[in-house]
Amino acid sequence: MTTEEKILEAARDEFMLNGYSGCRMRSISDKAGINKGLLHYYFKSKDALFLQVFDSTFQELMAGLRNALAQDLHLIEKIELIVDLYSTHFKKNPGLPAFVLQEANRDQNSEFLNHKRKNMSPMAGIFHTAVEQAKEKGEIRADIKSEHLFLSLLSLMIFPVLAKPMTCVMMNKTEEEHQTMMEERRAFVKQFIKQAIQL
Amino acid sequence: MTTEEKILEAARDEFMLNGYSGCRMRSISDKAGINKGLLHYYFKSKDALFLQVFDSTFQELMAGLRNALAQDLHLIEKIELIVDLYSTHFKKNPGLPAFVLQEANRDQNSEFLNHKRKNMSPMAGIFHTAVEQAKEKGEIRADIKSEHLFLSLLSLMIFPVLAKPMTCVMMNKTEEEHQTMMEERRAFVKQFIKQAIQL
DNA sequence: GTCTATATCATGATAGAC
DNA sequence: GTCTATCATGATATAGAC
Repeated sequence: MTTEEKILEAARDEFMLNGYSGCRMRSISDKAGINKGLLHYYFKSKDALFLQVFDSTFQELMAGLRNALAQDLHLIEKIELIVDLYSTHFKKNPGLPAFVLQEANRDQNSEFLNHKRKNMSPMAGIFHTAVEQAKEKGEIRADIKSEHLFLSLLSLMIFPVLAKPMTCVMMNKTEEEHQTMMEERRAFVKQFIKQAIQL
Repeated sequence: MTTEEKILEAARDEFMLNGYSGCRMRSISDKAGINKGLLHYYFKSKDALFLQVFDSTFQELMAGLRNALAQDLHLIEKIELIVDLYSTHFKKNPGLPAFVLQEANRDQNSEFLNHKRKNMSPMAGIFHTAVEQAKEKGEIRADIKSEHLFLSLLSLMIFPVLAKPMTCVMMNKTEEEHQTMMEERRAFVKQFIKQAIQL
């Protein structure tokens, strides 16, 4: 494992845990087991390091979605694929969605996000096509708007991960109970959406 | 308007915009139109000021939910009430959910959240009772788990507000188009949930 | 209560020895 | 490439005049 990789891994951990402003270069170098000065040898500034971490994490979050949508499947199957995909992905990386959304809200990153428009905009279009096809085949109700369905799918899967601390408090759950609920949730969301869009 | 109120309002704005670590005492005093030193006269530290702001914002987010659940209404009506409530609330305060969730994820605030367990835990219970009653009356499907339904309701309403920047990029929307979508969403979510839980 | 001035400290970044 | 030492800055917090 090269030093650069060690830095990137440590930086990812720390940025995900504390966000850009809450993260210290010192804690990154400590976690990477190297000297603080070396960070600036590999990455000229905190900003540069952060941007690389954020970019790769963002891509990671989108890649799965992109891939699932590209499959030649029926709409319901695509949805189920996405549910399974994010379910397992977030189990491994619970802090990922909070990190991306939190930092996406930072003014400083809005330019970066706008730069990604060309990469991301096709996705909603692909999903829309799949929805329209399903409507024509009579698989789902005709009054379902694709953009709302798409957004709902993401909401149902991502929000509970995002809001884990609040959820635990509101529902009086321990860490383990929350994990059990998340396991169940996979089946629930599939059933919930199917029921909502079926004729 | 007293100085203390001016400080609290400015602090709320700045904390909501930049989070705890990203917010500077200087920017708070500037926005409040007072001297930096005065902040420490009214609130002994940044931490103390933040905690007060976070607490009131958290209460605000929960109060509506609490109130809606306490009404003597059918389950579907309660759900519609919550949808309308959050829809209008978030239109006025778009940064509110991101702020609360982001800061709820901070380690430092976990103790605070745990302290709120007694206040919050009844809510899920009240919702659960309403769900069970609706099942007995045959208003909804018997296999709907109340905790998942509750979490789904929150997800569908809160996530799109939370993820506005990402949503705009992914769906290639302008600020105005996003707002239009959010207006539509109120009706969509009501219909979506009703369809999902009905017999 | 409100301000100015300052203490104290932590951070990101750089210079330079090895 | 890696480290030590240090700078420059900006932050919270305090002391004290008015």
